[in-house]
Amino acid sequence: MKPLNHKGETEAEFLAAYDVSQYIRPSVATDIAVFTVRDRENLDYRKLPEKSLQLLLIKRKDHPYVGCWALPGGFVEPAESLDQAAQRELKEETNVDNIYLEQLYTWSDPNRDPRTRVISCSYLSLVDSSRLAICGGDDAEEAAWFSVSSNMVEENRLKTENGWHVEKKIRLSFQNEIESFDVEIVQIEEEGVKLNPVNWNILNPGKLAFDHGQIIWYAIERLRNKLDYTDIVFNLMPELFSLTELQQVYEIILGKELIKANFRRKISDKVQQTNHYTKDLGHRPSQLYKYNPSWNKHKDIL
Amino acid sequence: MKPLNHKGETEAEFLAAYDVSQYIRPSVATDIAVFTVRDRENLDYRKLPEKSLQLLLIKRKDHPYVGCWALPGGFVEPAESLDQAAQRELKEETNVDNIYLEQLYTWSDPNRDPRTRVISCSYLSLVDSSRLAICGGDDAEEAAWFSVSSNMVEENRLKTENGWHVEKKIRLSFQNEIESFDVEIVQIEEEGVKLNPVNWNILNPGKLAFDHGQIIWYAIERLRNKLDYTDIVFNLMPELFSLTELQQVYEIILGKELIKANFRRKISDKVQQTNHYTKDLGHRPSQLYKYNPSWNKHKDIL
DNA sequence: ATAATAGTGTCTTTCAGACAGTATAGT
DNA sequence: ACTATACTGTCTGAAAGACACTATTAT
Repeated sequence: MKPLNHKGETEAEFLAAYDVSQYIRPSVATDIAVFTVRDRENLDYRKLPEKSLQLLLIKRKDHPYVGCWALPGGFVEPAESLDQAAQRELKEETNVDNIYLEQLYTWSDPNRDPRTRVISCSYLSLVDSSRLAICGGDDAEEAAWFSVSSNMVEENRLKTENGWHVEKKIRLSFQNEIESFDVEIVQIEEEGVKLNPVNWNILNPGKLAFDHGQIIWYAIERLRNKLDYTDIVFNLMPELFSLTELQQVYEIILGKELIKANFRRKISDKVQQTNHYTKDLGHRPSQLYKYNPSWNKHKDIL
Repeated sequence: MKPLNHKGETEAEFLAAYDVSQYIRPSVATDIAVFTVRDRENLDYRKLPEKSLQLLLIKRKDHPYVGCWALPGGFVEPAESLDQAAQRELKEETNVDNIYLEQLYTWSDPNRDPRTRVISCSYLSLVDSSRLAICGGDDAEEAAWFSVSSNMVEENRLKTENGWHVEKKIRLSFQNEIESFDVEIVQIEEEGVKLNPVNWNILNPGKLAFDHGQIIWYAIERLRNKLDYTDIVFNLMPELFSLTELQQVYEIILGKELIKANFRRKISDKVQQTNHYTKDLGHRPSQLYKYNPSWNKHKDIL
């Protein structure tokens, strides 16, 4: 026998009588921070090209924030999950399939979008730039890659009764051939207070739309944190790469220089040697490596 | 001069004409996994009481899943953020303010709720059981604390073309004075595949409603991971505690025993001595400690 | 005295960081 | 020969893990 509710209805009866329209519903969207790593222009033929971390942005054609740059994304459709929505949007923007995609954080300030209540689930996506060459780009929208760099430019620590009030000012710099702009955000942490320990504010939105500066900063932090304990970085690498290239990618993401010998020791079990080498570079060729898929994330299972 | 969009409207004109009802909108809810740690019944007066990790569940009074247990939560209201919604629900359920609350993951399978499309943003919440004593509990709903334990009971690794297909079977056991039940879920990881690397399935829902088994597992994993690199554990501790108590909490969350001397070294800079001691316990008293709020999470800022 | 827990000292291994050294292509 | 990069060896010090030892209370 089927269980009944307090009104004595079966589940089928209950569902038939259920009024879907009784609550006010927010719009739900996805916003995707798509990163890739590309070589900058090279001047000296003997030197290795510098790499830069690049982010895909879309120029807004309509209000609000007309003319500003925004993360690709869009509204979720009734029959798809957020992952599927993000994947669909990404395909529309970059025309590339099977891209790394990971949910980040859901942003829900009631006033984050002046049009109406929009809750946005943000995603981190990583693409290897060699695959991206295929990408035709969408015609209707103006999409562009910007190199991003982030710097903490200020940190203030104030002692409170039970801990610390920490304000960090972060500057994100966006740059490409055509334009460049800076965005400044403040991350406020209440250490020792239990509720809502972290908050973000936009100090200077630059040419970025909505709260996308915060999303981008959150994405960069996630990427940075996951670098060492996951294999996430290989989503930014081509099939074959030299260890120096891999190190350069680590360096631009972490924002600091690493010592070669130590780096190689540390990543040695994440990669496999191949028989390929670079050549014609004006110096000693380097052996090419590939990702070692049998690398074990979870060493603690003994 | 104000910027215009492609139709030549100002932002004010655009917003006035904007039709909010043009898209189908999902319902958005929060689900909160509230954990606490409590002592079990003690038999031998000389022995220390065992501790257990407890989770708050609500008995469903209506379809769907009548009579099953669910995480506390509810729909988001138009003028509140998800954090505020979770906080409000939590206050309604536990009657405690200023509780640790952290966003976990947003679950969005189109069919996760048979009533209508519901997207749920899950939260992890931690309460110290000594504060919980104040909690009157809500009258209308039947809420109960269950001790939870999680075990990985099976792991299958299949080699694929580019990596591994890993299936992990996890059993969650729920238990209190009145009832107990098990839930089995499967976590499927596609290592080496870039898109959607992790998925969850319910093998045996037990007496848990919706996809809440997955949410609970996700919450436990997050808690486990954050134990060592954050100060999250102190949200589960009273103001004063002995290092043995702290170690017990670590042990029940991690599901393994730790070596005392090493544990004490490791957490030494997260805690502060006090002049208080336990007494009347039939053995040597232990010094009581408190959280050291000036512990620095970020050692890497040199 | 005994049971039960509190708390400390130290050895070993592992690993991160720093740095110096050797090797090899192209011009 | 020179430049620029590729690649390796090894020292140091910090931290993790394992284990043995001493200390102190209530009964």
